[in-house]
This record gives sequence, structure tokens and C-alpha cells, in this order.
Amino acid sequence: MELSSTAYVILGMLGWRPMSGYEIKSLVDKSTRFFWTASYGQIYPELRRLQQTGLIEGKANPQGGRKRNVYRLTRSGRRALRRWLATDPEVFELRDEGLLKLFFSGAAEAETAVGTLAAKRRFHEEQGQRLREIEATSPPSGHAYLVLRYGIEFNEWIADWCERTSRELESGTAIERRTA
Amino acid sequence: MELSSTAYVILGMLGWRPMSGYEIKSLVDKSTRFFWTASYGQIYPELRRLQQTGLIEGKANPQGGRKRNVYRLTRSGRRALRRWLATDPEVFELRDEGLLKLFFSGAAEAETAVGTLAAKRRFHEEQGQRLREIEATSPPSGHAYLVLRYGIEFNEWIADWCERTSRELESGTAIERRTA
DNA sequence: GGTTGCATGTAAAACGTTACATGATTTT
DNA sequence: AAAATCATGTAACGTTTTACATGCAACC
Repeated sequence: MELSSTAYVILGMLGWRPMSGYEIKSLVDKSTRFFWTASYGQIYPELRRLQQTGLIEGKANPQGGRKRNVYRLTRSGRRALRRWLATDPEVFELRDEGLLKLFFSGAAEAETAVGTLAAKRRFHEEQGQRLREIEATSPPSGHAYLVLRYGIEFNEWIADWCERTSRELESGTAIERRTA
Repeated sequence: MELSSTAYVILGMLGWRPMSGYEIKSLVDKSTRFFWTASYGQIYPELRRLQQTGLIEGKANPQGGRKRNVYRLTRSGRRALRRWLATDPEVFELRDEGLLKLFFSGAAEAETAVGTLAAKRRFHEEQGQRLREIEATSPPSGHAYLVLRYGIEFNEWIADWCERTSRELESGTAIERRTA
């Protein structure tokens, strides 16, 4: 029985504590978002499927007149989560428009590549900044903290690469010597 | 007139020289693949669309009894390419199952996270190795070379992070002090 | 004569996002 | 009183992959 990738985010989140679909979505948005996303359109249908499969259990938990469903892992859900965690990861996908532009920027003027690098650098500096703020204000514990550190250092490395490469381009050591 | 992301890969490739759809796909597979993919199911329909829009021109170029269509940029195609190159990149998407497992691995035994890090490290070492082979045997020129170097250094950095973090986990400096 | 590579194409399925609808509660 | 947040859900749309169908040519 193969589960969708969204299924494991849900199982993982419920491995911490029982939650509503809305809570899962908010947590995804402020923690895994930089390397794994999920939308309501995936989460709510998946919650229903996981319940039907018996990996999670939901119960109504209205707050006043506002409806709310809280889900928790079942024993077989926890088993499925652990089985997945113990399997080698396979998915690693990157989609980087900045690199694509840089790759093709021989078709444009020299300033174009420098502009692309500057924009990419800005993006990663901002993302790094956001993550550093999380570290300063509400640092997660355990393994989630390791992943937060990864995000910070990863974005710093990329921003730094952009800076170095931009300097190389501007000083003419990168391209001119290679293109005949 | 908004173009699909695949459209720009095609325009970019044709910016170098005229090519067939098959050639574009092979080039994508050995150059941009680590940060941008495209399948036949995207390329062939997109070639037709770009031709209808007048951004590229195709002509039959059979090799013996084997049919073949070669496409080249039109003037307005080159303009579209340059306009796109001069615009700030927006897409940066990552989907990293290894990080996701690490993130949730508090739900499993301590060895699980170490195993995940080892697998992720292996993946990036292999990808780095593949790229280093390209650098040694058929290095691209110009900006494509910069992107190849990015790929090599990027994968090295990640593999290195996995190693460092794995050591931290095994020596107990990473998690124990933070989890109450 | 079989395998690999060149070459084009599509249909179905899977996946994912966006936008909308609905309504209560809390904060400003 | 308005805006933001909590909360659930779906329909439409768009994107992407997978699998298949077809056939020639070159190599072993």
C-alpha cells in the first residue's frame, strides 16, 4: 500500500501530537515550507483517506460554535511512520529558475547574468533571514532544529556563491577566458 | 502572452543552435537535469505551440528514411528569450525527502536519523561525482560552466553537512542537550 | 539477428495549486 | 465595525510523469 508524499507529512506531524488539518497546514507553512509544501487541496482529502485506511483517527472537537476535527495516529499509523522513516529517502527535486537563466545567459548582454545572480542572492538572503528569525524567536527542539540549521546554512552558502560568482563575472575571470 | 516554463528551456537551447526535440531532451538530461527537468510529454507539444506563436521555426530534416524536425529561433523568439533572461528569477522549489525524514525522525530510534543522513550524503556524493565527470570529460563553456561548478560545489556542501551532522548526532552534541 | 540509439508523438493518470464558498471567533 | 484568524472543504484548472505506440538506422 503506497502512500502519497502528503500522507507522510501528516503522519509525521501527528507523530508529535494530535492536530486539525488547519494546524497541520499552518505548521507546514512555517517549518517544512522551504523544502516540502502541502496545500489544503492535498491535506483535507488525504486526512479522509488516511482515516479510511485506519492510519489515523479523527474526532470532532468544536471550539464553541466553530467546528474542528482533531486527528491522531493509530498504532498502525505510527508503525507506518516508523517504517517510512527507516527507509532511505529517494526524492530530491530542485527547480531553480535562477540557475536556468544563468545557464542560458550567454544569449544576452553581460549585465544580465549579474542581475540574475543579484536577484537569486537576494532571494536566499531573505529566506535565510526568515529562518534566522525563527531560530531567534521560537526555535524548535530535536531534529527539527537540525533541519532549521540546514536551511539557514544552505541559504547562506547559496547567497555566498552568488556573490563570489558575480564578482568573478565582473572581474572577467569567469567567462572571457573560456569562451573562444 | 505567458509562456510555460518548458518553453524557456526550449528557447534557451535553440539560442545556442538549431535542434530537434529529441536533441533538446537529451541535452536537458545531461545538463540542466539536476535543477530543471522536462519530459517528451512537455517538449513536443510545446514545440508545436511555440511554432504557432512564431517564436520558433521548424523544418523537416530527415536523416535517410528517419524523420527529423529541426527547430530554430525566429527573431521574435530571440527577443522573448532575452526579455525573459533580463527578468528576475522567481521559481525556486525544493522537494527533499531526506530533510523531511530527518525533521520527523524523533518518532523513531536514534539510528534512523543517522541512516537518513548517510543515504542523503551518498545521493549527493554520487550526483557530485557525475557532475565532476562531465567537468573532466566534456566541460561546457561560458555560463553553463558556472552552473556546472555550482552543481559540483552545491552537492559537496550538502554531503559535507550530512557528514558533520551525522557526527554531531553520534557524539550526542546535537539532540540530547536540546530535548528536555 | 538483437540491442541500442535516434526520432516523434499521445493518452491516461497522477499530482498539485488556486480560487472560491462558508461561517465562527478574536483582535484591533 | 472591520479585519484577521480559525476552520473545513471542493471544483476547476494546470502541470508533469508514465507508459505506450511506432519505426528507421547503426552497431555488435
